[in-house]
Amino acid sequence: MDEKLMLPKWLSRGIEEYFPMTSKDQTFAERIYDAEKNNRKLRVKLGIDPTGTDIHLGHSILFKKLRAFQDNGHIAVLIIGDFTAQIGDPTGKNKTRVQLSEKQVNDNAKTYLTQLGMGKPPNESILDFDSKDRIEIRYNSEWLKGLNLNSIIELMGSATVSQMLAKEEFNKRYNSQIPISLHEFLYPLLQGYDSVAVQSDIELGGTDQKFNIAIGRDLQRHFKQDPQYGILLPILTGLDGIKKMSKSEFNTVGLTEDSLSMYSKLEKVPDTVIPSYFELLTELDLSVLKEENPRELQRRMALEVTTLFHGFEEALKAQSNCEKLFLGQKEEVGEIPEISLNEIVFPVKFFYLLSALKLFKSSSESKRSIKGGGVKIDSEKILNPDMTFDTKEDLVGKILQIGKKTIKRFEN
RNA sequence: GGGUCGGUGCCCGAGUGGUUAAAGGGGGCGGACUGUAAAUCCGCUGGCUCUGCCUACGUUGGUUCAAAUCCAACCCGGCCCA
Repeated sequence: MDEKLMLPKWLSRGIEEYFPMTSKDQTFAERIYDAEKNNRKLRVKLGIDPTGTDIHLGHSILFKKLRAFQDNGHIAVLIIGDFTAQIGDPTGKNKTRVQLSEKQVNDNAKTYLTQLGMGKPPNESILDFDSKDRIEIRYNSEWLKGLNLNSIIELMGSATVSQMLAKEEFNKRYNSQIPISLHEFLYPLLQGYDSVAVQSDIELGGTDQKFNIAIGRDLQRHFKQDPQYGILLPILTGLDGIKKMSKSEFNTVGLTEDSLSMYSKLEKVPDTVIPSYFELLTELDLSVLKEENPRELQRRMALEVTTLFHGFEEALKAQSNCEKLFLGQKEEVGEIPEISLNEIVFPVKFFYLLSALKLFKSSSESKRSIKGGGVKIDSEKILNPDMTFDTKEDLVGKILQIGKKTIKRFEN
């Protein structure tokens, strides 16, 4: 490939697509080299809609890339979509999203920033919040709240209905006769207008953001700015190996999960996602993918990712605990999450105990699982949901296992 | 605004007066097998301290011994027309 098209190493890993690859005067790669040479900082935009409260590994791909830009001297422009969150991004939704209240949105935004490591030194956080010339946090209500009808009409005039309907998500909904509210058409335009407001040089997003990023280019051109470049990163597949990682699919690993839980989830991902997890979540050399067996790769990947968030020591401990547990060597296991029996009134029936401890979402479900043989105490299957424990001492110190995922040690 | 079709459990989708907590599929959960993977097979899949009770088929009210099923009004959506 022409070297004018080759992106620098720190940037190229795990990119699905970038556009435009070439433009009249300058390729994307040239623009970056040019900026580096002239010591010009590029403004790299990443928008997040504070619609949920948990950031998971799927999101982390974007943030890691943004961090890479920071580490190479550029400015991360983090846009909190406090205004747009109230509309709801129609992307990937097959139904109209419920609008969130202002308070919810603000609370969510705070939680997001904390999870990204705001307040921590750069070597312990996802983004570098400390180097003031490398981070800019903006709330898009700043410029969107005050838009008057004239400006809105101007924005709307820059796109057409058929453009909107060409967008995959709208198209799907339109064809399946699922309602699309008019205000949803505004979303891509407002996100695009964010690019104008912060004068971004590059926008980062998942592949599903191509349309929105492209609209940003159109609008910047309309407002006489240099249009941004778009970098599209792949959408991480969830732990089920099928759907994209998403809170609503319950197939996520949260950034703030404890090391044991993080490791144990990761080391049993389906084979099909191993290569992509390697590429997108670690910095490991991908040549190992060919050499080692899948089981070994799972362990390696899980260890690596857990290290990223909890440090090597902690990750190693999680790994060894996981393995001991599997072998049934419970007495050797160091740290198992504890669960307090404090609130429990004895005597208590087993199924009620589990439901009262919130280990199941209903007592019926608890009962079912027990009958189905999914619950063990000290590696011994308990099949009778009505089994009664008379005193706390019957349980303290024992280890409870539910299915393959949950493990707890009863504590006082 | 008019016409018309429709709204069933997490999702899709049967069911047009009674043994319907509601067929079937998907998804999910659990078990066996395995590499704590995949595939396959088996079980479970409304709630409740549960030999029983309660709540459920858009909402509310009505008819009936009995309603997801009949009637009325209302709410929501699709399509066609304006």
